[in-house]
Amino acid sequence: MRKYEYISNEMRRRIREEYYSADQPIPDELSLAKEFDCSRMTMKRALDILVSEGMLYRKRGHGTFIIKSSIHDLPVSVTDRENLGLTKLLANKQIESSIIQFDVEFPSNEVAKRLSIEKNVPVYHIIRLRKVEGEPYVIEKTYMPSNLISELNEEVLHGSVYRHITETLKLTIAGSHRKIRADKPTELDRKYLECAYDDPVLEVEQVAFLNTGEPFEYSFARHRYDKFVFSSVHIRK
Amino acid sequence: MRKYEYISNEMRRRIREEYYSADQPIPDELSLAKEFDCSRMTMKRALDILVSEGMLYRKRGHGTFIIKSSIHDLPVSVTDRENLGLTKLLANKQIESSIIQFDVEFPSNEVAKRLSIEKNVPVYHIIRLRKVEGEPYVIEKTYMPSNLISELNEEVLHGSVYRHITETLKLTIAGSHRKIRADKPTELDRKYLECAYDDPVLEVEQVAFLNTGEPFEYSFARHRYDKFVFSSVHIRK
DNA sequence: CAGTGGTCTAGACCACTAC
DNA sequence: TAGTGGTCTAGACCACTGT
Repeated sequence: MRKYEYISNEMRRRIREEYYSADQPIPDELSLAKEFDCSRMTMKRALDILVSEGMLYRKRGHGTFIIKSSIHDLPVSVTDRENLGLTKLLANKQIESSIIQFDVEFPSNEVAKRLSIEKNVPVYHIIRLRKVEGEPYVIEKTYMPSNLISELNEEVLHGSVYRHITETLKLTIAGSHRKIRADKPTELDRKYLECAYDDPVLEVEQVAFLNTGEPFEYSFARHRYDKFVFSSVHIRK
Repeated sequence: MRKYEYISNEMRRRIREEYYSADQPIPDELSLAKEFDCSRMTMKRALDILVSEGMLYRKRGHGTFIIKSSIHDLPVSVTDRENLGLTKLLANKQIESSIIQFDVEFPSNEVAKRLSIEKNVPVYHIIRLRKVEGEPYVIEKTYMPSNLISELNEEVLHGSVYRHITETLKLTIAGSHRKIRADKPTELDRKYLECAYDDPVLEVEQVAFLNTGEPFEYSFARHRYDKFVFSSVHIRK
């Protein structure tokens, strides 16, 4: 494991277990670096992670402090830093995926543009309903280029596409761009999410990339408004 | 200006102006470091920023590449990295703020907890309607501790509270935690946002912190669903 | 003033990729 | 194997804070 990761994990554990008093600054970077037998840069990098998680804040010339409200807050909802797919995110819940549509087609202009592919590259067009503990949770409409994501079949779609990508195809997911908006329910939403005419849906539009920079997924996830909150931590630089 | 910021800006400009071919890796870090007369670490840090913006991706052992779709995408909507307040965000638009409520009160348990203050510390309780180019845009319900954010008055509320905080009070905003959800419109929403019974709203709940780690704002911004999209870039580490 | 974090350097070695 | 990015070091100086 990388040194800065190990140190970061250890410091996170200490803070959660209140090893350090939340009323005082934690030890300064040089002392911690000595304790962990690393350079100050590496110590700094380890603490940077906790700062970006909203667990610590720094005051130049003064010290590094614990953000009290962070200690007992465990992030239960989907965050900004995660990009896992439902299966891993709600690993302890019973998840069911039913396939509403599973086609191969030529991409529209919009889809081709988002996936950075030519219009003659076939794309999978998948619509799935995901249920959590038997309750409808989200409808996902997904486009994936067939040349990149191969061997997709109904068995995979009933389970986890993300696991297929990372474990079977040995690809590495690098990140995504997302847009989040509220919308009125479509007929499809009402039917499958079992929502009323005046129940809003929360839509997450996403383009996800591999570590090669190639977009492998363009998707719209439409969530029941009463079952999904998108969380985000923003730290100004 | 910091060296890595300058370099980062220059590289962003070059990429946008297609100084580098998008089909090839950009020059390696050591060459760029020589060109910019900096160490490789500093060059790396400058490029890190562009990677986190979704403009570049790296392939270890291979090089650093431009994400094509990023070149012409200008971020028009609110992003994850911004925390500015409307006034600065839409600086070229005509923004009008009307005050629906402006009170001082003792905080509820929930508000006291979010702002990390005692229940005997008075908080401002503000409701504003923000209009952009004459059209209703968002209703903001905001709680701010009166001991931290002082000298708040109607004049400030008609303009920019963020400017008041940064310029008049000389405080530094460090970041925020946000939750985004869809909701049905309340009576207040319908009245001021001029939306129908079945028009959803997009709610952004936010706790914003100063660089001292003290929360200074707990707010709910309720947006018309047809006028607001929340954007987010997520890069896996 | 002493002590803190912010930036930057000039190197080193390692892990991975393409050839 | 050569070239790339990823990590890490041991220092340096600077900017800012509180006393």
